[in-house]
Amino acid sequence: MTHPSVLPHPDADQISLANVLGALSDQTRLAIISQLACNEEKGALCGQFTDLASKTAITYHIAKLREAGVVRVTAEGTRRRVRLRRDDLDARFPGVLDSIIANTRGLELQGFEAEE
Amino acid sequence: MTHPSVLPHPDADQISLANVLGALSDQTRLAIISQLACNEEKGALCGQFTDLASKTAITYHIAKLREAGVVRVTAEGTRRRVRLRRDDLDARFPGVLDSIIANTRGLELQGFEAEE
DNA sequence: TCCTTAGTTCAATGGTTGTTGAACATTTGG
DNA sequence: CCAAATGTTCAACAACCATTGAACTAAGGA
Repeated sequence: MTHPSVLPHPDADQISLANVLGALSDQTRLAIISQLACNEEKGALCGQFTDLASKTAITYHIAKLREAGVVRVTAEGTRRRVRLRRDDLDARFPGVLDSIIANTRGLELQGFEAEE
Repeated sequence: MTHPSVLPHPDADQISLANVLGALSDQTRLAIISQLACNEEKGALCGQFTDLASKTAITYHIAKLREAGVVRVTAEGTRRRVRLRRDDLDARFPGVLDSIIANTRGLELQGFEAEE
């Protein structure tokens, strides 16, 4: 990774609905989770979001999503893999993630090609 | 009413998901819509929310919900009736309101008695 | 080893939030 | 008509947002 090897994530049981909705109350972050939903197992690398905002802004938005418990971020060499916390979110707030993702179809922004 | 006889509401087609989620990203406003969901036809009066926050704060929160297109507010004498914009929200973002409301059960805060 | 890639950190900035209290406006009941 | 009830407006405030650019760090490849 680029600095802190493992980033802080909230436990599943301390994820709050208000925080999740706050994390998703932004076009850029909605576009991010919409892309993450395209391939939930694989997730995505931060670099795949640079068409949405500047590098610094992406770091900021991913951190927001992570702190709210919406995504999990793992180190992978000099990169970071981002994945939806689907299981935790479904367990805690059933239906919420699905209905929101279903309504962001079309936000994914063109080319979302494979990495590596 | 207390001042402006009719308040501005966004048209259904200009309600944005990010704004709706932003309007719902607050404990007080989640509690408000949770109570509104208890009786969607009748709605509620602002005075019924005073256990959640100060009078001024309630005015502010209801305005946020109204401007985001989540509720419709109508004049009723010196009072204001607040109702969920269920039809508009369902048409625009199917499933979103339902899943969120389902996950706020328990936020209604005790006594939610009849008005008048 | 040096350079490139990938992402972070920091400080700054302007805008928005949520809350308060004091003053105000309107309707309605006595 | 007066007073109470219901809610609004306004200014102030501290806190947080989203974005920027410059400097940085760490891992990998040539």
